[in-house]
Amino acid sequence: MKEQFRLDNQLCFRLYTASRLLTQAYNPLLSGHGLTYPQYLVLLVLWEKDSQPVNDIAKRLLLETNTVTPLLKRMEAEGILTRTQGKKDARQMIVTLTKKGRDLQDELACVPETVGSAVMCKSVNRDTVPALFETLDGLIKQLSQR
Amino acid sequence: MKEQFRLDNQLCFRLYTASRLLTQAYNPLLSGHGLTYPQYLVLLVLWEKDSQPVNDIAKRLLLETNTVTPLLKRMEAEGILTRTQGKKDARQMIVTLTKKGRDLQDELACVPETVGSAVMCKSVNRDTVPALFETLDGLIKQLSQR
DNA sequence: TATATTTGCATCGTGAACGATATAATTAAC
DNA sequence: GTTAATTATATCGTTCACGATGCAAATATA
Repeated sequence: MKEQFRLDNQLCFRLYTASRLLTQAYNPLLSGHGLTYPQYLVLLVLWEKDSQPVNDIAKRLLLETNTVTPLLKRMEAEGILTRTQGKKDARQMIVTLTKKGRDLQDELACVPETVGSAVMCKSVNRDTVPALFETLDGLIKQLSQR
Repeated sequence: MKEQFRLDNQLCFRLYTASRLLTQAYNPLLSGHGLTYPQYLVLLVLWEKDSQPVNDIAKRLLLETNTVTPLLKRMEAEGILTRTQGKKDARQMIVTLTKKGRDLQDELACVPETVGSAVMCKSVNRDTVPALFETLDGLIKQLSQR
């Protein structure tokens, strides 16, 4: 048995598992508002800057438009946002929050802190998170440039 | 705009993105052998210890059996493994690699190194990976205990 | 031994991810 | 001004992740 193949030596398995479990931690906080975790990410993007074309949202999240489009359509069906054809460029669909979408920011105000405190532990804390962020940012940059 | 909601401050978005991108790095290496990344994880588990019940595989990967079962059935259809009813406990399905499944270990021998070198960069290297592993392990432990 | 509970696995439905492909609008080249 | 190439979305098919539920075998309890 090669050491390289040991599950405990895999970075990807750790990232995959950590990502799944952390998403699971968000779900109970979001589901009451009819949201999934990727939909919450879209809200984060739109709260920062409203009325963006689909493409900009996808690029910000490093996702493809064929992933984002059905997600946005579900959010539109929920009345969280609207999709309107662009005026300058008729190919673009401009995504804009509704009042309901904007109001969700206040309703979800406690989410970051709740998840944050669920995550904090001996090895994840104020001292370790900056290095973790830096390493993950480097990894993401490395992987998205190819 | 609350600082807590900034996408760039989210641990989960980093993990989610890093996990997706790293999985994408595996796909071209696996797809030629008819494998997906989660199927590769199953192989890692079975190469370490063959002939395990579904439940043990699921627990090792921190997945639910309703995720693993269809995945195993696809792998069985590909001739990579067999699923046979347990003798001691008839509720258990024992998963065993076929010759094809065992041979895949040699065929995929270069995968860990190939992905490893694709990942290595200024911020992900011999010096930073141990701390990254430790932090992620702590996070996974924290999140799986609730 | 009969009944109740637990356990292992499977099925179903929904929402993502993503490659491949399609369509329509825009832009570039000729 | 046509035609060609590019760009912005959308559609389709396959695989996962996971909650809810079902079922049968095993175990605990009466």
